[in-house]
Amino acid sequence: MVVDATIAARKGASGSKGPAKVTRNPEASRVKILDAARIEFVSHGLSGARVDRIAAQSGVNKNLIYHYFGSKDALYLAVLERIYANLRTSQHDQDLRQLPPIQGMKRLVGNTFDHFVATPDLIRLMSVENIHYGEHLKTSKMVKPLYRGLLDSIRILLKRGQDDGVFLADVDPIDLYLSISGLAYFFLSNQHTLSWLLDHNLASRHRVAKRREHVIDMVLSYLTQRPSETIKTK
Amino acid sequence: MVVDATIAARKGASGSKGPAKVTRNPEASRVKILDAARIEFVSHGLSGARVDRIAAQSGVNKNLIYHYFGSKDALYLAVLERIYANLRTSQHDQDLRQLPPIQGMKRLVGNTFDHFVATPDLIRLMSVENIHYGEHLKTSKMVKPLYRGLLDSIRILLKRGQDDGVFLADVDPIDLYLSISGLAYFFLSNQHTLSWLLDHNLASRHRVAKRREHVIDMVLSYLTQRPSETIKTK
Amino acid sequence: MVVDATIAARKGASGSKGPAKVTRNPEASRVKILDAARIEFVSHGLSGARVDRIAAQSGVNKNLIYHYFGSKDALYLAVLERIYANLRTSQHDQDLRQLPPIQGMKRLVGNTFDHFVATPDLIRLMSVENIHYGEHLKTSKMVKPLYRGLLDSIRILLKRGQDDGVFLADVDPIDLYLSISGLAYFFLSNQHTLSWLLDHNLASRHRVAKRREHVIDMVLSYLTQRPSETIKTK
Amino acid sequence: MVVDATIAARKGASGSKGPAKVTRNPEASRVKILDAARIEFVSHGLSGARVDRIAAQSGVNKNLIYHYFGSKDALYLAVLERIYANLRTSQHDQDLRQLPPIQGMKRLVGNTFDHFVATPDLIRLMSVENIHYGEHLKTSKMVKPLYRGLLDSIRILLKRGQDDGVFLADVDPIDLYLSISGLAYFFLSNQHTLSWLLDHNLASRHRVAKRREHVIDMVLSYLTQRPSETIKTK
DNA sequence: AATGAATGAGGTTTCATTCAT
DNA sequence: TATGAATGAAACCTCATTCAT
Repeated sequence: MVVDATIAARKGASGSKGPAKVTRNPEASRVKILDAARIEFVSHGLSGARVDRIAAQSGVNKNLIYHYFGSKDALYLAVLERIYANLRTSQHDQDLRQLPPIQGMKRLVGNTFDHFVATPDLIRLMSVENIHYGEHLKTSKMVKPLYRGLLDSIRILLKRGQDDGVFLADVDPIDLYLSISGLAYFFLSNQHTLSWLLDHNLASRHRVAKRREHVIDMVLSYLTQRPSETIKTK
Repeated sequence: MVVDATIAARKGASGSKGPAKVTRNPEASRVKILDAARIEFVSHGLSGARVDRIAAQSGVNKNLIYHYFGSKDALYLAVLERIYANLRTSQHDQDLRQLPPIQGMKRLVGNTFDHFVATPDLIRLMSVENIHYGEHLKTSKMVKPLYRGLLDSIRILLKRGQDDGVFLADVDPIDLYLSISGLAYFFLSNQHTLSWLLDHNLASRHRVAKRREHVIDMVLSYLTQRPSETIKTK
Repeated sequence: MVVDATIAARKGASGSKGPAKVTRNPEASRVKILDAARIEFVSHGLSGARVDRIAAQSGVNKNLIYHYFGSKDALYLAVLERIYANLRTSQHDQDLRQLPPIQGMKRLVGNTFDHFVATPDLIRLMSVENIHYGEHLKTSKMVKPLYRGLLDSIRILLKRGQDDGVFLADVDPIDLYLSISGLAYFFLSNQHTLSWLLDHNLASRHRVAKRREHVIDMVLSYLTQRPSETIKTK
Repeated sequence: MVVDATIAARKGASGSKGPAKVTRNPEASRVKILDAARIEFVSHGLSGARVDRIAAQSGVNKNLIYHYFGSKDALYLAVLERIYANLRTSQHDQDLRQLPPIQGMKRLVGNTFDHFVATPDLIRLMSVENIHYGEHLKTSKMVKPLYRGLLDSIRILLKRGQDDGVFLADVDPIDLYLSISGLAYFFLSNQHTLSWLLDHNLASRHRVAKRREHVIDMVLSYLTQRPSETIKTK
């Protein structure tokens, strides 16, 4: 849990002697609620999440949740926006775009994979949100712009690679994005059923590293194929 | 839906038209419950599903659901098993394995994609189940064997293609399976958020057909790449 | 379970080949129901008893219970009457009344104690019925007369002992009956709580035998006391 | 019933007369629930008790019952503990033990009888608990110690009387306790069936007083008998 | 800003009983 | 006589939310 160190300090300094609960710090309370809520929504989905547990886990009074966020659904949206925001802030688009196309694309695929691996909560919330037909996300005003950057990076690297003649000419950047994400996403989002169905522990460090190589390999082999290569047979 | 024809006939003959269509046919009642339950679980997830709605929708008494299935969770598992069973019975493994490797693999990828598209409920239930850590599926005694056939088909086609020298030598069949599924799955499971985020209607018939081509292309380009092709740079 | 042997014979002779369930013998079905019902009411009380369990345990169709007995309450009353009837048929009143008074009274107290010990179901149903204010028993037309015999035996032995000068003159037979029963009843009906509260296993064979001696001793010491003996102090 | 006087006052002062008397006093709410629950469990047993009725009778929201007590069973245990606690706090052990043995024992028997008469709920809950095999009481951590005092009083009085030569030498204090309680208990716990079976109203004030004398007489005649008195015949 | 108390609506499940044959 | 299918009412319990301070 990320708690501002200054807050703890301030509490000690103010000489409070109560049961160490009363924070009297709105921002800290907000963050504590959001952290507990994220864990709850990630663990149980939207319908399965319990406001009581969020209150207990965050250590704040239940009513404060309603005071700050208004409703369970609104709290869920706040959690969703927060985690989507992290998605994009970690992509370092500017650096990527200046790399040689193949290297840049490998880096982009790897980054995407790594971010998914590092943020399992993101994967689960994406699934949860799609179970609910994306209806909460659609009310967000801040998430959508975050996606421009990623698409632009893909387009720029693709164009430069095609201009260099190393990438396939006819590639839909949307399809490419869907593939880059999908190759990592399914492996991670469905790891619980897949590990059991396939008798392989997909969560092991070794298996994840292996998958990363495979995903990069697959995307790059697609991009760098020669047009005539795949025999068009049905 | 398997409904005894004589009953339907009798019902029609008796001219009953009220909502209280007492079936007196246990198998028909079971199926009606399962159908309504599938729709409910698919629409709202496990926690969001309501037994009351399933009873109302299937037209049976609520208690009958408990009489036949024991609990909401057990009913959910029955729905899950039923839809997973359909997944494998539609794959025509024997036919596939005898095709020329490239053609067979294209068919296999296409079949997988088509089955996902034709059965959106399967996609959603897979997501739901993974939100719940796959804990219900793991109690099933009939689902796991269904996966052997698919993996075997992949292994057989792969081997034959490698023996023929048309497929890459070093391919992990598990990774290949994960990619074939993942390339279709993410596109479908997350279409609600993605359509909105990317400003493209991913549900359109045209978009789906386009995606199908892309997925086949990507898998085949990977399998038919020449070993030296992908430049190993980081 | 008491099942008429001729029934089994008849079943075999009639050449029935079903799953050994269909009895086609009303009296046997009644008895099977009554036996299962007794166990159920004894184990769980009236409110806690489940008609489903009685049906399952007796192996008869649930509807047959209603066919024969009409309702759960009526079935309970039938069970109650049956066990009260057993109480009195085992007392051998005529023999008792002819014994020498002291010996006869010892025998009567011992018999009562023994019958309670041998029929724990009776104890429990008595408790259950009193929890329900005896309202079912009061509707019975056959139980009440059974009590005359016991009271008469007490009165006869008492009178003879008083005439002989060995028993206390002023003894209320009702109080005497209440004491004879109560000294055994409490020990048995409350053995679960008492064993735990007193850290003694009151159900052990040895403990029961010891209690039997004590009860006889207490009743007889009361009856054979000399009038002036107990110092009347408050 | 322990009700904060100020609250009763406030309620009265505010002139509220509707059924929605919001208390805003957790302790008062707890007590109201416990009182209503005791009446309900005493009247209908554990299985027959209805949480809805307890809520309605106590005037609190049904959920508050679960908030404070967790479950119907836990509420039942709370009621049980409360009534058992009263049992022992009313015994005045210290005073008893210093009386002359015969006088002290008479007092002890009388006190036990009186407490049972004054607390019919205790008798009924004891029966209910034994119908359920004492399984709830056994989870209590506070009831068991309450029984030491009573047993100790019996042992002390017994010893002093034996040393004085007025009490029988060979008396088991456990059996003595069981008799003292049993002589009163059966008469009270089974008064509904017994009154009807014996055609005597055992609940009448006069009948209860008469029984009290009898019980004391029986216990004392046993304790003060001369060893040779009871002729050992079978 | 923050809290403990309290609530109404509705959740899953249970149960005695009846229907139709 | 006997049965399997089906039901309505109500049971225990949960949950998001609001009240009063």
